[in-house]
Amino acid sequence: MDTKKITKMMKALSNPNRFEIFMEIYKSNQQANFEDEECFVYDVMQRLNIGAPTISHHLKELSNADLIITERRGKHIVARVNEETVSHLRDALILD
Amino acid sequence: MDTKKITKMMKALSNPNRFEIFMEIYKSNQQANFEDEECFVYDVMQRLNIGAPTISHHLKELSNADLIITERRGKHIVARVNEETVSHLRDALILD
DNA sequence: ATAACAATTCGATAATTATAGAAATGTAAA
DNA sequence: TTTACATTTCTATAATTATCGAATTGTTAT
Repeated sequence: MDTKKITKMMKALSNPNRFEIFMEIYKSNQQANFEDEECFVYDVMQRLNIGAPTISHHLKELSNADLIITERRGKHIVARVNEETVSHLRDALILD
Repeated sequence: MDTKKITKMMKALSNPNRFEIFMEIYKSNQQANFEDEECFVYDVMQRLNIGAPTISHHLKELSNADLIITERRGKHIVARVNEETVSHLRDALILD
């Protein structure tokens, strides 16, 4: 994993709102059976009180950094954490 | 560990040059016995080809994020990685 | 004390970005 | 095929920041 990719992920998680969005996605993934319409933009928007265009922007950043995977399901967007990439990032912080 | 602290660390590591500096510090810590004058600004400056004021700025960011600990030793600055904080950051990425 | 070197602060600038409102696009139901 | 709702794109703006040159401060040796 090269510096560029790592720092891109770090940047994606460096904005508080974006980090919260990421965590919301993770939490929704945890609890929800996948048939439910969980963790789409509209939903997160309500919870975090951020405008839709901003959420959309943040989702794209997280997605570009490969930290989440998004998928359209009807009118909604469903997002899930890309566990593999996250674990790569974690590994990059193992210094010893 | 709250969002603010985590995202501050993420931001500190989100700039490629700063990330490299962090890694240089870590590597120097590894190899050098602590009597040597390793990992100070001047040294890193040479290796990464960045201006001294910029290095200084980056060191402060890393330091403010608690990722490194700096100490003046004579004319030089000695830096070392704060392993404890780094491991906290790593833990924040353990999602399961 | 002064010269030499290391690091920081100051001041300025260019680039990036978080955010929102307005407009556009996609999707499903009526 | 309208209507309604969800998401994205466009456009603009305010805020942040990476960077450097110049000036300053701190430290050591002469």
